[in-house]
Amino acid sequence: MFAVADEIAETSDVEALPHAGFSGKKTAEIVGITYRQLDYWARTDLISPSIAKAVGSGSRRQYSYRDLLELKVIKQLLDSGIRLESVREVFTYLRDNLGEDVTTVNLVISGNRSVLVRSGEEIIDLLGKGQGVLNILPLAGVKEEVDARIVELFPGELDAITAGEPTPGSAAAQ
Amino acid sequence: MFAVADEIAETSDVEALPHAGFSGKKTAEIVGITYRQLDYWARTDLISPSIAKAVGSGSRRQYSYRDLLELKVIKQLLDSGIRLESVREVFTYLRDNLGEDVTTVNLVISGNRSVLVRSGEEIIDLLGKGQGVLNILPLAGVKEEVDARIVELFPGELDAITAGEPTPGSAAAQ
DNA sequence: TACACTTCTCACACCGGCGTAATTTCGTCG
DNA sequence: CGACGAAATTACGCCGGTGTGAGAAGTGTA
Repeated sequence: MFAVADEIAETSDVEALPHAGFSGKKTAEIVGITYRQLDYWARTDLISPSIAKAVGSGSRRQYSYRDLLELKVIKQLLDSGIRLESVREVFTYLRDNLGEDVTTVNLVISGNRSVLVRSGEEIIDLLGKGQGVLNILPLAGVKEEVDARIVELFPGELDAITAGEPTPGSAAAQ
Repeated sequence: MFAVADEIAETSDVEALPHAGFSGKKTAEIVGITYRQLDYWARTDLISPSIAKAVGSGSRRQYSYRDLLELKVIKQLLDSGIRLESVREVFTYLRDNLGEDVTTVNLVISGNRSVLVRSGEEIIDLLGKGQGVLNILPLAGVKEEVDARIVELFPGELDAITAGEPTPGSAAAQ
């Protein structure tokens, strides 16, 4: 049964509900991870769906747009060869500091500390006194990729989300 | 501070040999890993002692100074949260390209590709078009730390090693 | 030869990751 | 209203990676 996109038909009334969020399956698809990973991360408290958590089997998780962003960051980190354990540490810190300016910031992991950095110069600066490894993730790309994937898979949904947010006419890269 | 190991003072009567290399135990101590790790890495072909491999039990592994450097890089990457598997990939590439200019280069891991980069500008450049995460490791620091640890634990040995190598005049302090 | 030291061989622990099957809920149809 | 089937989540448990520990087996040297 495909009732996938019938709610899109009535684009106008939807403004009432601020988008119910993304189901587990959709989320996994958009972010580009397996459902099992999503499940595992939720149940091990790496990242849980902020709109609706699962309670008892059969319930439905609901992920917010922000969740998608975070999930994508996690995937990027993982893809780049970083251990899940380290990712957890990063997010312990990051969650408080990840503001709205997702598009202009670079996430830098230096040793066991994470920093959000705006300019490239700051990074070179860090490099100078850097003891160990610097892991740098430009967050702008993350948002772009998530957005692109949403319109690709579920056109129409993105509008409902980004409606509230300041539309970035220009993405000033670093 | 200047001159970690300036022109060899030639105070060394030291054993006259061109240095036979470092034993497994010493190596582990210097690099800051457990002997079991060193053993594991050797036996799983991550890095094997280039002066003398182990053949049958009872033989002795002998690690070169270069090996120490590589080992330290590995440890740094591990400490920064990178999976051993990724480290293996990096070294598959890196081994051919890690020249003598260890002190001036930054190792950059971008996705599944590794690059050696000289200037900070190059890094910003990468950042611009960078899709994913950049892992940056300044190799200068690696050499410094290894050297320092050697003189700390086995004073006298460093001279014998660095004798052959071009001694960089400046050493970044800290 | 005796001795200290090193490597090898296993067996095993721990964790992340994920496949599979059972269980529960949701929406809908009769 | 009640039941049914699809969809989603949870429970169970296996697998592979990364070591570790203990002790057997060699080696080089005095």
